[in-house]
Amino acid sequence: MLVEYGSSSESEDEYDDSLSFSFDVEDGYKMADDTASSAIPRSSRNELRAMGFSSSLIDRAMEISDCGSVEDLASKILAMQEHTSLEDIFRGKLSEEMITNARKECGANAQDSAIADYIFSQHPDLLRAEEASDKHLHGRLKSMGFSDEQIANALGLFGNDAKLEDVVEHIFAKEAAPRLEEKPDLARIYREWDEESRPGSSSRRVDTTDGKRKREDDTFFANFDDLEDNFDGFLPEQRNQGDGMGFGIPGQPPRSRTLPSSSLPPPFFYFENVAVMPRGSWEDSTASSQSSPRGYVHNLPVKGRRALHPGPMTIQELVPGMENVRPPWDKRVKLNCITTSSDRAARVQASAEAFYNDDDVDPQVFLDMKRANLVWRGRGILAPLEVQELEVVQGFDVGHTSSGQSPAERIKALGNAMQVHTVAWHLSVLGELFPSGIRVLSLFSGIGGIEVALEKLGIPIKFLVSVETSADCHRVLRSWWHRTRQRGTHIVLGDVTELSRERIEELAARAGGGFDLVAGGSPCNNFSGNNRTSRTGITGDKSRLFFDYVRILTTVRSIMAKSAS
DNA sequence: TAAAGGAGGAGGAGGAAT
DNA sequence: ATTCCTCCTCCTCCTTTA
Repeated sequence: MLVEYGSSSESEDEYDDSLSFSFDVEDGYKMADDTASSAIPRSSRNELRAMGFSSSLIDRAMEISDCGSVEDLASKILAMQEHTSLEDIFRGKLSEEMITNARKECGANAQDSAIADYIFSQHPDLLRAEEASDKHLHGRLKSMGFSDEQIANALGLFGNDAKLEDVVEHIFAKEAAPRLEEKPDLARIYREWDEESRPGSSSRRVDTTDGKRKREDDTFFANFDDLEDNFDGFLPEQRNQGDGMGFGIPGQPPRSRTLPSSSLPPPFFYFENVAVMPRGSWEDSTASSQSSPRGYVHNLPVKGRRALHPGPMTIQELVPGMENVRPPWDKRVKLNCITTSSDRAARVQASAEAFYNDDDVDPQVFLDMKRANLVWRGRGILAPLEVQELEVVQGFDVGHTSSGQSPAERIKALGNAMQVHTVAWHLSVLGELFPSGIRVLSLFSGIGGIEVALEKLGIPIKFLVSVETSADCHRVLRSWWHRTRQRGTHIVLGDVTELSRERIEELAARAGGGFDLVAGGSPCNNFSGNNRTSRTGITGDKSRLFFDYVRILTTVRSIMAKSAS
């Protein structure tokens, strides 16, 4: 069952705090096991799961209420969710009554984060108490015989208001774990990377399913020094015909893919934008049911990658019921690219439905139908994808964007988002390098593809700056931060153009001298083939923000180089 | 006032043929 | 190296509706 998003606004918050991932040391985050203890009928359970509730929540709801209807259980879970996150945040610091009052003051539909802000504004003493508890905690740990370094690491990860048991458990677990490098040997990483990445080196080729060896196409190289002046440094590969592709500029010679040594020093960077990859590379390197051309430029190691528990890889897996009702002429396996709005081709819905009982379909109608990603909901019934399905396709939890303003806004944000499994595949190498937590500068964050990928990989986020202009996305990011019980520091800023050198220096200092990863994808508006009115390229009013990405990355690098010498 | 609806192709990528 | 051919695009803006 899929919950419909009509004009009713009450349903907007339903999915907010549904955690459907559990932590697993070996595999990172993976879907909670559906088959565990199920006292309610499987159909009801599936219905609740489809509404975005996690198995653990369903189990807990079952424990406190006897086998009721699905509606009863859903309202029970919603009531439980209302109380979990705020209670956790203010655990032991405020009475339940005070939290209830704050909730009343903010109105029935207020987000938890808004209520939390309200509480902090009403109780400035809570912040002072946090500092006191920090000192208190530090003292107690010290008296237990832990070293300053151990305590600092643990508190940096868990935050100042952590429970003593959690911190102690963490320190012991760390001692028991195999010895990992506390500080990554970046010099070695970069040296190896340099050796591996020389043009023509066989180590940069990957095996494909057809047994041939070919270039590893999901790693594009760029000369960032040149890019500050010439965008055509982005040319990812020379085609047979001599044309550029992806970021190529027709009529201009292709540029080298080799990353110069000047791009190797810290921090790691990760850049994403639209580009067309060679046939087959998408299927080889990503885990998604959509087919979407994207290019990635980065200086990350490529050895030792691991994949997240994959989401749906095909339309059939995403919309299981469709297989039984689709007409024989619709043989789609992958969705088309997820775009930012309901497409004009959605208007071909009726035309396409008219072909349902025919042996064949008008190619143009089918093309528009594919473009709109219409799926069969019943015999002869077509419909666009639900918001929740788009969230799943992009690799987010169901309900991830539920704090967005409206369904249309959520669709737009999801269309702009990175595909989480793909990003996670690239970023997975960071887990081993930063076991005690990573410091991330996320530019053009949107709904947090980078952030969510790191979280799902189980990489602790020590210090995170998300830069994003949309207030809607701010709410989504903050909701995610609270929902996933993050312990690090999260700073949300508004505009990359206002991120001055002074501000970056200040943030880097707060992060402890710099960032480990600078990541993001600058706007594609002026590149997109869908844009008919302002497809003006790198100098366009939106896409020119790419230069701010380069500026900020260069600034972070110079700050870190200075502090290293 | 905010959200939804609706109208609007050029042009690049990438085959495959000569 | 050139030409032909097929496929498909992280979209913008104006109007209508609630």
